[in-house]
Amino acid sequence: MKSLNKPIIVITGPTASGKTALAVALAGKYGGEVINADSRSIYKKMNLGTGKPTIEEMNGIPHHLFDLVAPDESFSLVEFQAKAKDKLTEIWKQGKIPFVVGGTGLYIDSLIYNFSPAGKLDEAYRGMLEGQSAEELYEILKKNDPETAITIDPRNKRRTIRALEVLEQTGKGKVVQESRDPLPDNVLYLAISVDRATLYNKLNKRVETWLSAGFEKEVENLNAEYGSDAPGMSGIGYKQFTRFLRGEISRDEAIEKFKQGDRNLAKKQLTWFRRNPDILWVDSMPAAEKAINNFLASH
RNA sequence: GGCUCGGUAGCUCAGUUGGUAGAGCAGAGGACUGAAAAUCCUUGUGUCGCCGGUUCGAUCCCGGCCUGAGCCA
Repeated sequence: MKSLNKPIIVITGPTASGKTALAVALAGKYGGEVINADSRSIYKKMNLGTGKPTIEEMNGIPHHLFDLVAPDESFSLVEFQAKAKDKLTEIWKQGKIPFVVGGTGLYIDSLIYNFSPAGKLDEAYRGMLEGQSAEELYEILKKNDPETAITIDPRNKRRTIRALEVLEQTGKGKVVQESRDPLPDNVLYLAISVDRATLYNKLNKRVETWLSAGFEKEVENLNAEYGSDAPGMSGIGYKQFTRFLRGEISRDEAIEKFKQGDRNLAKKQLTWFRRNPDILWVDSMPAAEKAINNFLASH
């Protein structure tokens, strides 16, 4: 089936690979608008450390799904999925192309593969299970939903609790309720490829740039307004500098851990993207343009 | 100059009552459907500071040397 006038172009890649700049350039050229797919840029007032694009960087291109919630509010892929779907429709209606841009692979995939997460969220139930050990919880899951149990590592308490939560709410196993569509032909899934050494170099430099742009002050203000336990404050850089501000670690240590956290993130992101054969890797603007031209020509 | 405690994996350290050694962190790889910048898994050979001695055998005991920290002069 051709979805002639409803293309979606995804621009992803590890943190610091240059997604923002590439997406803005491409959106400018092809008449697009940007939809954020980054789980941290959804927080208001968390700007520098999340790598959120500045007004200048946006260069007149409309950007959506940034600054959705306060740092002390929670957010999840279901909200992302719903909001992003609405935005896709809005952008298509204007005859423009939505560019889904960000580094949160799970968010992107939930949108383009049309994930169907099962069961709702139940804080109270989670809290109840929290007190038990991972092993105990896993035993319960194994007894009641062996099919899901085999997909989860017994030591992964968080995922075990989620599986039990789904079971409790729906009476059915988590795995049997989940679905995933194949890649629709109106989607072009691009990721930026950068060699590891260059990427790590860019990461390190970017942290220094953020610091001289006032990152410390940003963390200080956020701590004062929302406290260090706010969900948003668990982000890379924010947690380390919160510890520095409390005098628990040195400034140099905070900077080092910040960079290290970013490197770990980039590595994890790469692991997520690498396993996906639908992804087309591009290493430059011309390569991306070529891919988009081919894609648009075939629709 | 004397005394004391150290020198073991990239880093911080454990350990071997003598049979050539292991954790955490880092690094690398992987999983991932309502926290995803989360959560979890796999992966550890290194002249055990250097040179001698004792011993069948030394990273471990003994001697000397180098080196770091502290204390006393």
